[in-house]
Amino acid sequence: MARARASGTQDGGRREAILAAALQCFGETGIEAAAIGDIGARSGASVGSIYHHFGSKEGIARALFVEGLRRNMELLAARLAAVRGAEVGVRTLVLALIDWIGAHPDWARFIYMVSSSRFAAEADAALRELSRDYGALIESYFGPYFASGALRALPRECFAPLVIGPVHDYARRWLNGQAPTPLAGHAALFADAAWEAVRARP
Amino acid sequence: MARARASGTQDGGRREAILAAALQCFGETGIEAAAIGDIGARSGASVGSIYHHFGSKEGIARALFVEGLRRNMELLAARLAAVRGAEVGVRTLVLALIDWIGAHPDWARFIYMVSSSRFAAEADAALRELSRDYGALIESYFGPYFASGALRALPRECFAPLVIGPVHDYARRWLNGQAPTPLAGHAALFADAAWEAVRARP
DNA sequence: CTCCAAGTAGAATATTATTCTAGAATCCTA
DNA sequence: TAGGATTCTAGAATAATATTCTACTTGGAG
Repeated sequence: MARARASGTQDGGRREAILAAALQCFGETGIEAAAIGDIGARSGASVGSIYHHFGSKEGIARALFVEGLRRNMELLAARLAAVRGAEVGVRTLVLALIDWIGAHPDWARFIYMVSSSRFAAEADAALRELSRDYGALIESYFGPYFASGALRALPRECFAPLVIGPVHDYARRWLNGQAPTPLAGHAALFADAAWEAVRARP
Repeated sequence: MARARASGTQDGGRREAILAAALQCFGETGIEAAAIGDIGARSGASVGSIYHHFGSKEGIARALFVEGLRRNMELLAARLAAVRGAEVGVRTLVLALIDWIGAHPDWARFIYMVSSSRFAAEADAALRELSRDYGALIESYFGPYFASGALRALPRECFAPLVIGPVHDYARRWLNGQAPTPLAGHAALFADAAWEAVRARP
C-alpha cells in the first residue's frame, strides 16, 4: 500500500515532486518571492533534500527551464517528423507552439518569466546543448527549403523571429491577462502570417 | 561649491541616482541577486533613503519599468506625430522600436526581464494608465486606416504582435547574446515584414 | 552481512530585505 | 525672518529566508 513516494525512497519521485511544487510556487508568487520552505512543504521534501538535488533556488529554476524547453522541443520534433514541405513545416512550427502553450500555460508562463533572466544567458551545459539541438532541428528541416528557393533568402537568425515572434508576443500578453482571446483562437491567423513572412516572393 | 546633490537636498537628484544605480545592478546580476546595499553604495544613498522613496526592492523595479516604458512610448508618439499614412505608420512603429532598443539596450534588457514577471500584471495605477495610453496612441493613429480598409481586417489584439512581435523576439535573442547582428542591421527586413503582415490583401 | 553511495531531515548560520527611531534639510506660512 | 510642518536621510535593529552543516536512513553491490 505504500505510496510510490512514501518516504525516504530513492525512486526519483522526490525530485519530480520538488520540481512540480516549485513550478506552482514560482507561478503564483514569482521566483524571488517563492520560499524554499514553501516548496518543501508542498512537495513533502525537507530543505536539506531540496538542496541536495538542486544546490540553490536558482538551480531549481534552471532545471525547470531546461525541462520545459526540452518538452516543448520534443513536441515540435515529433510534429515535424510527421510532415514534409516548406509551407506545412512553417505552419507546424506555429501550431505546435500554440498547442503547447495552450496545453501547458504554467510551463509557458514560467519559461517566459526566466528566459530573459540573467542565468538563461549563462554558461549552463544542459542549456547550451538544448539550444544547439533546437537550432539543429530547425536547420535540418528547413535548410533544404532555403537551398531550393521555396523559402525566401533570409539571414537565418531572422527566420525564427519572423515565424514565431508574433505568437510569443501574443502569448505573453495573454498569459498576463492583457488579451482576452486564447491563443488557439488566432491559430490560423498566425500560421498564415508566418508563412507569408518567409515564403519566396514572386 | 556644493555639488548639486551634496547631501540631504531635496532636488530630486537622489531619486534619479537610485534608479540609475538600480538599473545597473539589476542588469549586471539580475533583480533577485542585486542587493539594496549595493544600490545604496553606488548611488550614495542610505538604505533608509531608498526605502523612503520606493518602499521595497520591487518598488524600485516597478518605478524603473514604468519609466522605461514611458520613455519608449514618448519616442514612438513623437515619431508617429511626424508622419501620416498606414504604411509609413507601421514602418515607424517598427523602426522607432529598433532605434530605441539600439540606443538604450540596458533599459530594453531590464524591461524584457520584468515584463513577464508577476508584478507587471498586478494592479499598479501608473502601469495601467501607461498601458491604456499606449493602446490609445495606437488606436488613434491606426484606427482610421482599419476603417478605410488600408489595413487588413484583423482582431485589434493581433495587430501589435504581428507588427512588433518579430522585433521583440529578435531583440531578446540579441540582448542574450544569441544573435550576433545588431537589431539595426535587420531594420528594413523587419519593417517590410511588418507591413506585409498587416496591409490589405488583394 | 557489511559497506558505500545517495538521499533525507532539521538545526545552525549567513545573508539581506525591511522596519524603526532619531535627526537634518527644506518648505511654507505668518 | 521665525517657527513649525514636512520631506528626506542615516544607520542601527529586526525579521525573513537562503544556504550550510551534521547526523541519520535507505537501498543496493559485493
